[in-house]
Amino acid sequence: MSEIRNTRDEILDAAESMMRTAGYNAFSTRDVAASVDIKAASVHYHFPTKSDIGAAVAHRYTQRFIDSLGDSAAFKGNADKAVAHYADAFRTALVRDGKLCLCAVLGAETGGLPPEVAASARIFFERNLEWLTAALNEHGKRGIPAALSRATLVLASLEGAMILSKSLANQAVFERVVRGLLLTPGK
Amino acid sequence: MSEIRNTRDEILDAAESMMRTAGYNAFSTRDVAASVDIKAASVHYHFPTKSDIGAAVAHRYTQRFIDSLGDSAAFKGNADKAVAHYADAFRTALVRDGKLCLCAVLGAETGGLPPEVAASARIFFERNLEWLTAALNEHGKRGIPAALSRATLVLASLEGAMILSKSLANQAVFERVVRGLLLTPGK
DNA sequence: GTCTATAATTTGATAGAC
DNA sequence: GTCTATCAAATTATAGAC
Repeated sequence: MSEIRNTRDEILDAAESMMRTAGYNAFSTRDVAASVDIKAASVHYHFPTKSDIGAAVAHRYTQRFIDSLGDSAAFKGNADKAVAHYADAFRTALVRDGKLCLCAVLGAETGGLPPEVAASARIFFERNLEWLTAALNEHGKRGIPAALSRATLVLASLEGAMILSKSLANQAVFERVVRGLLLTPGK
Repeated sequence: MSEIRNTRDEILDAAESMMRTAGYNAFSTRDVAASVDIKAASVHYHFPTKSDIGAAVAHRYTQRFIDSLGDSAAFKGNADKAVAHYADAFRTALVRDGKLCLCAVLGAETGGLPPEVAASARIFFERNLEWLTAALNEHGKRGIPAALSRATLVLASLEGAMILSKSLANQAVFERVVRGLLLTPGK
């Protein structure tokens, strides 16, 4: 059932893959078209400009990522479990897809992005810090400032870990960072 | 004295600034030429190809960065001091230059770089892990595996912190990560 | 919704004069 | 070492037929 082809989604899939591999400025609308097996003009029918594609990819990515985390309230009272669960989401992105976090790439390119695309990456970070802070804030036991501090360290470490791991072509580097995070939980 | 202009260095300065702001794929040899106030053909006299510029920029950046750290042996026995000193080098890059670490950007773009440029970024990470591991390895007290684990966490955190800080346009984010690192020293 | 055709610009790079 | 001139290719995007 439903083998109806959704060109719009296929465009986003192809663009996301290329952005996470090489960055926003390393792919062209023609590359996307070739990957989807249509012509560049057809891509522009679905997304008038390239930055529309970039912003749509980032928006979808953020939605999916936050959704995959589930309810942050489920971890209240167990900060280690929250961090381990959160790290799993990054590991999946790195290992299953073999690619970086989209927003690690966009964040690194910030100064060279169309404003809407840069803004979409910023929103990813904001929403992730919100989720993590909520998950780590053990109902007053820890306190919001400490939870935010810990959340920022966790997010920064994992984004950096993906970059190191990819650059060095060594997944063990990612795992070392996760282990380090869990062994030093800011207790 | 010595107001002799060194075009080669000016090209590297301009390219480094652009790469750290927007990435390798976001600048052209003409952009560099305009910044140095020469023509694009003259840029190609000094560096035959664009990837030659990229690799030279990364090589010079790594050399300078490692040099600025000084002797890692100076910190043996004081891991916290080593991390604080190391974080200072990143803070300088972020605050004084207002830019990301070159290799955070290149690492994020890995899949879209000419092989020599990607290799240069990899070398930056390797040499930084070596320096940090040496500085953190308190002559057997900690042990190489633990020092390497801690070193990887420190490097990943700081690279990620720069990206978050830049994307969110908020230096406090960087400082939160540094504070978090120092408060949870994996003791 | 997808195509052909094309416009307008930018890109990395070279040849050869000065 | 720097320039002018130029090239071939690639880029984002549009007009208009089907």
